[in-house]
Amino acid sequence: MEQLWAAPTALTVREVHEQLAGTRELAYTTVMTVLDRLAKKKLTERERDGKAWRYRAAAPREELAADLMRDALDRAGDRREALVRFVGQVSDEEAALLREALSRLDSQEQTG
Amino acid sequence: MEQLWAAPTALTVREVHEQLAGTRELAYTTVMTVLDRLAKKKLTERERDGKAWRYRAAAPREELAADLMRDALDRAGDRREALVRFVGQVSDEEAALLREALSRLDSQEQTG
DNA sequence: TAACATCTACTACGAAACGTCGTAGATGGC
DNA sequence: GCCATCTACGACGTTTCGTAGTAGATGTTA
Repeated sequence: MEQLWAAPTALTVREVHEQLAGTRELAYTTVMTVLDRLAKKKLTERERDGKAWRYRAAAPREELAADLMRDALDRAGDRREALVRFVGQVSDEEAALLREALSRLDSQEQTG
Repeated sequence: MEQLWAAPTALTVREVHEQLAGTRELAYTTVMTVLDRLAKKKLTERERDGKAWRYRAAAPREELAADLMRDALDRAGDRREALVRFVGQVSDEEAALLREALSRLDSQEQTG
């Protein structure tokens, strides 16, 4: 349902609909409704283009994932404990990525 | 709704209900239903105690938070990017906790 | 300007989840 | 046997989601 991230630019309902046509048989208005609801939830933004609306993801899906991770962490009670458990669940590869991200953060802080 | 984590041990419906009585006016059966639904979702476990059931959280809330963080990460597409963004959102304190958790992971790997 | 295509706004409907609760029946103590 | 207690199951309103139809506005074109 959220293959809007796949597209590089803002799309009209029609474009999304056509793009989906290969995969799923959905009514034009279905796509419209979904896009509209996503906009109401601030997950997409829209701008006028003639009489049509052009939709674009409000944030890349990675940002959304990061937000969800934050939300989860915020509901944790003891954040240290939650982070320890999270790190414990993560694959070696992901742990490495995390370290990398953290050190990137370091240099950012020093520079800016 | 999920103040079961607050309690140290397994509780009966009655106990949870009484414990909640100060904060919220809920029918006994409401508490029962909620506990039962949580059990169906494997968020609580229950064991017999006489004719009553005794419920306990299946995992500490920190574990649940960690699980949710994992889920979010899994839906990210580019996990590196998601982790970078997550780390970027996190407070300094949390970043420190993360580093700590990661180094704890290191020593664990060496030892066990 | 009238006819037509296109697009939106609004409404709807079924399914699932959730918060809330009641009734009926099983169980156990006195 | 009677009474309190506890569960099982069903129920109802609300929200979210996937799906779609209808009505009406707008732009195009002859």
